[in-house]
Amino acid sequence: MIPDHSSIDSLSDCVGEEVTLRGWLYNKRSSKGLHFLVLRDGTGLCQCVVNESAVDDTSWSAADDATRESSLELKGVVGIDDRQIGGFELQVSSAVLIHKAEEYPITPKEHGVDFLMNHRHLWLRSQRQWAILRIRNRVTMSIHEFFQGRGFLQMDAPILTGTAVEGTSTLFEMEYFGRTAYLTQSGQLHGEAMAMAFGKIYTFGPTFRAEKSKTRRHLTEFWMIEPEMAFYDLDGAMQLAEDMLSRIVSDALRDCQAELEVLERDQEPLKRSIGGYPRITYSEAVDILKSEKTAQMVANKIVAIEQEQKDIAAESEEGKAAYGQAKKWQKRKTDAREIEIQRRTNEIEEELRNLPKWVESARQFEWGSDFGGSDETLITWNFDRPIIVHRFPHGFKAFYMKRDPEDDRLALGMDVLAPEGYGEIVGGGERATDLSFLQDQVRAHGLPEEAFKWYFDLRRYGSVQHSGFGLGLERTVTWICGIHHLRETIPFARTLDRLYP
RNA sequence: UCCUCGGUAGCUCAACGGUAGAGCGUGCGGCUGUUAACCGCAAGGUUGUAGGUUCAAAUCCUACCCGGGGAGCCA
Repeated sequence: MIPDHSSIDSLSDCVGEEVTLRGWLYNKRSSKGLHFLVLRDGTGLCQCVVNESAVDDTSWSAADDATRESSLELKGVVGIDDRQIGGFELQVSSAVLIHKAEEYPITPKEHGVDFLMNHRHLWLRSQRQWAILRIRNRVTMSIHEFFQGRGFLQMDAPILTGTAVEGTSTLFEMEYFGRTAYLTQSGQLHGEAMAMAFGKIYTFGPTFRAEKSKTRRHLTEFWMIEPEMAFYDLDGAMQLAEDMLSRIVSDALRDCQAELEVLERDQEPLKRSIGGYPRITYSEAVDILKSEKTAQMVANKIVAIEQEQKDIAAESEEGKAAYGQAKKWQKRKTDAREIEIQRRTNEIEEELRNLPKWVESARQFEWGSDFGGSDETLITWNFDRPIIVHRFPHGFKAFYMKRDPEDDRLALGMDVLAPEGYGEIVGGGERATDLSFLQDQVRAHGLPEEAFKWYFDLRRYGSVQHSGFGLGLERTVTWICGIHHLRETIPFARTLDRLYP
């Protein structure tokens, strides 16, 4: 059956008409002879008013019995009401209770992370998750449209592989008919083979890292987009990454206003992130990191958050002083604010502990080592949009990176760092094309040469300059959404300690 | 692997050595325009597990289990 009911996001076309809505009860408020049902159908929310005097007994008891997340079919006339969420209201003429939900565990009040993650299959129904996952969908579609529009071929790289692409990361191992197979950590090498066959390709698929990372920036299973382009140099790859991200950002701003508002995302940083990404070399980034300007910036930041700390402490005291004679709803408001103040206070205390350490480690930074998380953050604080850092010391980069012909200490790699502390979302560069250089590198990195025989063939038969990069989907969505943690940007996050649900 | 914080009612938290409480949610009752509606009543607990100290442990100590944040590494 193809359902013939209306969806909440199309109610603007039906004002004054009778429609049927099907969905789930998001919230209910009642007084004598009236039920205000907030219906959720996946496209939006709509308040539906059931008046005892306007419906028959069956409809009234359906509304009466309906519990949170019960499924309902509601028929009624659409009216405009600016006070309501979504801007419309349904005057119900008949209601059918499709299924009465048991006591629903997720309430409108706050919940802890552990509880919510254990109920992820239900958490997905709430507003915030709706907004985030719709933005993820928009980002996914933007990426496909961007590459398809530029003549790229989408390819599916294998998920089971026999080798590690970059010896550094830990891989998930599995028994494979008496041999060892791994879950892929990158589709790049296979992407290069496809690029030599089709010119420009991109992969869009899951990747796996068995790193024991327990942070808000890590998943063990995440989605990566890896374009690979024959005849592109490093500059070409950087321009492509900038164009792709600009497209993602502008599409989200155009199509996801409702979602960004639910998330209370400050859109100014996104509006600035369309084009004009500064390119800075690793060496320039090191200079910025060690500069007096950066140290001064952090010092200013410390002063600012110390002031904020005092301000919110004062606000907290005021709330407590007024608490005694406050009305119940005021107390509740104060309580809610107090929780927020506590959370922010803890954050500030952690920042005040960390910032001096960050400055110190930045001061001590030596040319040739890799940036840590705090170094990246300090560098990006100097800019108001994504930046592209390029030409790194080859020591900590992958074996397949091409050396800079102008400076043999450097590899032609590049990273895109998102602003606002979101950090690395793209990593890539120009690939080495010379067979004997690659063979040396594989040996130098301690990788099994025989596993790369097929890869070496790409340098035997018409080797050409080529470049590519990998985009982390969840990190990108986290940045667009302006949210704190990666785990909310994928329907079912897989982390170190979580395989359920 | 290391550092750090936490585990009390279905949920979020309080009690910090002396009879375990509140709000939300749930149930019942009231209210014809509510916006996390509101008002009243009620039910709801071997304080993560196992030891130990004490006249007395949610509270102090030890070990373990579970989870959060971070380092390293990375997208």
